[in-house]
Amino acid sequence: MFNTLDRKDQLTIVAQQLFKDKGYAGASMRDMAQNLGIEAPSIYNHVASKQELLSSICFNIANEYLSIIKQIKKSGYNHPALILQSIIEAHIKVVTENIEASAVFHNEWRFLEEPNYTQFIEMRSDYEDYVESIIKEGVSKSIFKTNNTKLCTLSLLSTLNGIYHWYNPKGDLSAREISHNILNLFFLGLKR
Amino acid sequence: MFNTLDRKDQLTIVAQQLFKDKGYAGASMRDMAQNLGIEAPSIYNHVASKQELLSSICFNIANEYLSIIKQIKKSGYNHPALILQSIIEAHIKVVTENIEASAVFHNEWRFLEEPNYTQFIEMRSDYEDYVESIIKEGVSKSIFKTNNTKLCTLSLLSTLNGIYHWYNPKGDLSAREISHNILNLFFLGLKR
DNA sequence: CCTACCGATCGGTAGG
DNA sequence: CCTACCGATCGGTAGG
Repeated sequence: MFNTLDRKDQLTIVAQQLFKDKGYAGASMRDMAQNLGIEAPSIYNHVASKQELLSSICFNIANEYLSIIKQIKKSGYNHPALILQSIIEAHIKVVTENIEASAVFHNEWRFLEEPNYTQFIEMRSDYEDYVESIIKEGVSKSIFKTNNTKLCTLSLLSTLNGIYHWYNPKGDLSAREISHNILNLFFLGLKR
Repeated sequence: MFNTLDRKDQLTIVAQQLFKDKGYAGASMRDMAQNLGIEAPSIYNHVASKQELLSSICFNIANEYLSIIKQIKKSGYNHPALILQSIIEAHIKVVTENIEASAVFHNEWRFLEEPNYTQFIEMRSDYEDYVESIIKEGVSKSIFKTNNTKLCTLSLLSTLNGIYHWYNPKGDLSAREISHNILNLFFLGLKR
């Protein structure tokens, strides 16, 4: 499993798994060392602190989300429904391709220390605000209809972010199928 | 704040807050004692262990959800859309009235020890299965339309469960308004 | 990458 | 409800 990865990458993978399973406070550097077959102090040859492991995991994912925005802006799309569809598809891609890191991103960010803590919240806010701005635009163009764009945004993101709870990469439901179904649900609703 | 509560109830409230803020592993019995103005060992006059605090918080909420099912069955409702609406409203009521406990319920249940761990998962599954059964019934009666009732259920529950992340009891958005908007979104969709 | 080790903190107990 | 204290474990350092 680790054959082609250097120690630092191995360490990151182990940290993602352990932070997910035991939480930041509950996962010890000794746990990680054991998973790598080395002694705990040896970890510090590859990383400065437990906190650095956490922040690199969290900001990796945060950057994935922010690069979704950049890509969409570069694409030249201007129809709100098309843009929102692209966001949803890209977001689901990030979650399904980074399940462990997504779990850490969502559950353990609160253990980030300053200034990382504040920066993380700002990056997440930027993304949420962007998604909401697309929904607002859709409402103003009468393409979307909702009483409360903020609540609508949070509901959508909760659904997308919740995927890591149940997604199985070896299961029979692909990221594409998930996207298709969630798009249908949020665009057209459950009632017929 | 604590005037009318006995020590055990005070302790539960403090534990909910600290488990939410610092996680189960990160919140210490000494933290709780300090919040109550007593010494750590005194806590053990009211509770047998840290684990007992966690399990009582988690099962309290789990029982709230299961009692939603009981109430609906007692009500005699048989129209799937009406039942699903009742579930959504009751679910949002539980979350908004128990924000801290809901956060613990969702983030810290994995620290439950056996047999509580297994029992908790079963109770949560029972609830999810019930919600899905209502959606399935709606599909079979051509009231609802979805390709994947499981995914639809998980999406809805992710949205409902995500409310504790942002809900502010002193804010301007009431539980009733949240219910109304989420119902609209899930039943009718965003597109018009 | 290791051994040896640090001070701090943990959940919990004994005994009053 | 307290003081005094237990063994275990923590993140991390020194030095090689």
